[in-house]
Amino acid sequence: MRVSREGKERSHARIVENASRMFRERGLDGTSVADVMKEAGLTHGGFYKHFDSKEDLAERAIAMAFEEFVAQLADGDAMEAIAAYRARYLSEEHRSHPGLGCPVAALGQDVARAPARLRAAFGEGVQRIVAALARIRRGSAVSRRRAAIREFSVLVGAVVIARASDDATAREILAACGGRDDHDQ
Amino acid sequence: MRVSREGKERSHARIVENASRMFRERGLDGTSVADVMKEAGLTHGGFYKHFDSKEDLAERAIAMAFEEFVAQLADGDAMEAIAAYRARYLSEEHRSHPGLGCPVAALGQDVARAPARLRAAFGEGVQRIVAALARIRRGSAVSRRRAAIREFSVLVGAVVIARASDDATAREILAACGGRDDHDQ
DNA sequence: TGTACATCAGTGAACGCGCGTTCACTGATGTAC
DNA sequence: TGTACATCAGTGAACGCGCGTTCACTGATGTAC
Repeated sequence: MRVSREGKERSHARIVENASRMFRERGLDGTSVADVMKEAGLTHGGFYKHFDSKEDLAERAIAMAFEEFVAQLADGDAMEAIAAYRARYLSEEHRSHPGLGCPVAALGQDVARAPARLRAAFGEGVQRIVAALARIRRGSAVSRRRAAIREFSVLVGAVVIARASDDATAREILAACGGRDDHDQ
Repeated sequence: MRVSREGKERSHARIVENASRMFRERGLDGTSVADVMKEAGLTHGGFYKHFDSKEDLAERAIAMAFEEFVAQLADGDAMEAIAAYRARYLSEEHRSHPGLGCPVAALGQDVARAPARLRAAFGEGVQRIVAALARIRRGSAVSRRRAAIREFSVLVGAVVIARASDDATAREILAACGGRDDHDQ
């Protein structure tokens, strides 16, 4: 039963969106092609009409996650935007819902073990986040960039540690990394 | 062919040591029971004479990784120890050899998706690292602990980001997080 | 110390299962006239 | 606009494979006398 061109495009978008969320929640290995297709209301057989391989899907799904995530950095401006961004990043909400959160905190280690192709795409995403964070800083280009990288590292580290720990430890980590940051200028 | 009591203990230790390294290199899912046993010079069938399950092994292997890693924080003292520790943590050596490195930077995301039992053991390990880092700080107990947590978060975040990225991005991240840290007091 | 028997660490085949991927098929959509 | 045919998105069974775990077996080690 063939489906219209727009129908196929809608299926394609639905598959990538679901995969983007599921990969972040369950990991690359923890999410099967059949799982993703089922979530999109399809059967697994049709997967290869849309993608060359699972890795191909992973690349697109990760790219979409970065796009969504970087977009969040665009609203508001300057110090306020950073403070709001940090608060959101270090929230219990973000900790307990990796599917809608930062792809680096959710998938960094999976990608570290993945083929170079995926790491290259990931590196680009990291550069986009760093550039967005640096944009709303003050000072020289070098110092803004350096501050942005440190800022992002604290956030990623805190959420990775919190998610891997018991609830009490997690709360302490997130609280300690929140509030005023000595990195601010 | 039965083996002596000491023989069994030696096998057991070899299995845990290899697993500790292999889990950090390839991830929990990426390391099979058969792989670990083969690396220890055994066949996979005997695994259950040593452990209840793969999860049981993971718990012991992770505990051993934390033990080794916390031990590194004991030598030298105060500011020098922190500087040396940070330099080692942010080195190319550490980035490219997760098997001998920090279990949090290597396995945090895998553990985040694992049963609560593993997360509890992981949280304990995190507490030990934080306590060791706080011990060699100055200031009130609260501020030392807070500084230790932030310090550790930057390190974990930087290495997670670097490992998941292309080489150029990785070098920039590690360099930006090294050197004098505004968190130092 | 020597002997007889029980124990059990390690072996290798086998289990059921889910994985990524392939394939023949179906029938609605797209296209040519 | 209507008809005939080609295309191809989606289906569902099947593929080979590796996984965690189980099990009957072996033969050296441990133990009781």
